[in-house]
Amino acid sequence: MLTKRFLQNRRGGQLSFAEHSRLEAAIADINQVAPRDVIVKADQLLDHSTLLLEGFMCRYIDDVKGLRQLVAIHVPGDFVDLHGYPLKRLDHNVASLTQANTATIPHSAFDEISEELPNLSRKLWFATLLDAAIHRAWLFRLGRLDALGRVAHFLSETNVRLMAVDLSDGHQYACGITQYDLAEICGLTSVHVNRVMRQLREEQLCVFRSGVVEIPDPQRLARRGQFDPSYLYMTPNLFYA
Amino acid sequence: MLTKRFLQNRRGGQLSFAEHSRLEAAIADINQVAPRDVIVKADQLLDHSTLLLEGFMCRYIDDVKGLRQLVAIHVPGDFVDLHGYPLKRLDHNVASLTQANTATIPHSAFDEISEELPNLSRKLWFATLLDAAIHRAWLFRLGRLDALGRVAHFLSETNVRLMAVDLSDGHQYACGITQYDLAEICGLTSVHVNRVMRQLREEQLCVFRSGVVEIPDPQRLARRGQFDPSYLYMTPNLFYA
DNA sequence: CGAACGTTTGAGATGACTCAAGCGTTGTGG
DNA sequence: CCACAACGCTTGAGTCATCTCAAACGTTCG
Repeated sequence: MLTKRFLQNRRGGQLSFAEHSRLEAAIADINQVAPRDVIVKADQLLDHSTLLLEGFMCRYIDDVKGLRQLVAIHVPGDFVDLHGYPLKRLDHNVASLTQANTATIPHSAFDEISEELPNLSRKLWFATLLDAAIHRAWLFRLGRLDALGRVAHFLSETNVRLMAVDLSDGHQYACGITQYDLAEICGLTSVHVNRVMRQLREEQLCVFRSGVVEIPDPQRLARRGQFDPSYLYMTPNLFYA
Repeated sequence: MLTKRFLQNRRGGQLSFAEHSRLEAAIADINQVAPRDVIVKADQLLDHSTLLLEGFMCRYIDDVKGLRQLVAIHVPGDFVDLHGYPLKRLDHNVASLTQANTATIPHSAFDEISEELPNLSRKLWFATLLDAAIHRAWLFRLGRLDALGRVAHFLSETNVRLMAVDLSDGHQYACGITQYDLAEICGLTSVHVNRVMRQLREEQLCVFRSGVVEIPDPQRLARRGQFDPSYLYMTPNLFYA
């Protein structure tokens, strides 16, 4: 089932069988995306949204010099550009990090859903607000944490998000991102991220090698990054404390 | 009309007369809020949302030491906790910055609206996504700009948001926030914000005095903060370039 | 008049950046 | 099958932006 991971293990968001079916039926297209490919540009008019099935994507904003600030990363089960449905055009770009598979759903299907299944409609709204909650956690990370804390917070968040969709066992996951990506996420230089990764390794908080993250003691890493997963609205008692 | 400023001058969001009336009718209560008062706590179960009529409010996340990171500020016409409708509880706190007037709308009214006026429902969704777009701009600000750029970006953003609701003439506005607030918004210390404000003054980019912001040349300030208002989804040709 | 609050300034410490170079791995074309 | 380019990772040395700590000033309000 292609939509299986959408809102999987999210409190107040999980889809009924009928809702899953309706969403599946709305899929117009399945696509493969190459790594580092831009799939939506800012300001572009949109008539469909994209559900990420496999792989990792990101959203980013360019500065004057062409440097990127990542404002979100997306894991399988996420809609990467659902905001484009009410907004009609996005304020940022969407690109793949790794190779990815996506499902395309036309906005007209969402119009129909809002008439037929208002509860599903509300869950789509919920999904976009989950993104907003993650944005806020990222603001906290950038505004209040030092370099090591930022990386620890991000790696903890990603661990929990991947646990929710069965792509992390809680201690290890593969996300195929580079130290350069981490820098663009955490508002640091890649040189400094590298030094931070060494320190995380030395303190046995986390080992990062060719896109694979190993976390011996997730609670300890979370503490170092002041990470509290409640903003992810996971089903109760599943993750962490 | 109490809801006049809600989505005023927003592209794709402006309310019809009928929609304004329906929203007015949904108002259950009008309240006055003292300055620096916390009106919603994180995790608290919510059964209503709050429309800001007058004054300024903020949303913030506490760190372990009790220091705050502001993740949003709100101006008249904003719903300060509409995210709480689909989410049921918030991941952050909501507080007033200045004295404020608010209107309370029970969530049950939104349920009814989603049946009766699906278009208004979509505009409420739109409003929350506007918040998300602002979150992303704040991420860009914290991740990519230096101290002076961050303050310039924030003051430019606030200028445009207040222009949209007729509370700025484009060169001057009153928002009653302190340098300490600015520090919590921009991820800086208040000491450094003070030095930045002096530099902005010396470079004639901006004068900030007892909560009043004066901007002699808004375009120049915007350039310094890499501020591009397109993420605010204003009606065309109204503001800036 | 004193307390509280916001602003201002100085001096010294430090976390992160810049610039620069080198290393290891992977993939590709001759 | 080797050579080389591309990419990501690693490390060092010096610089700079911002922070910390500390003190003082102005205004408002009770």
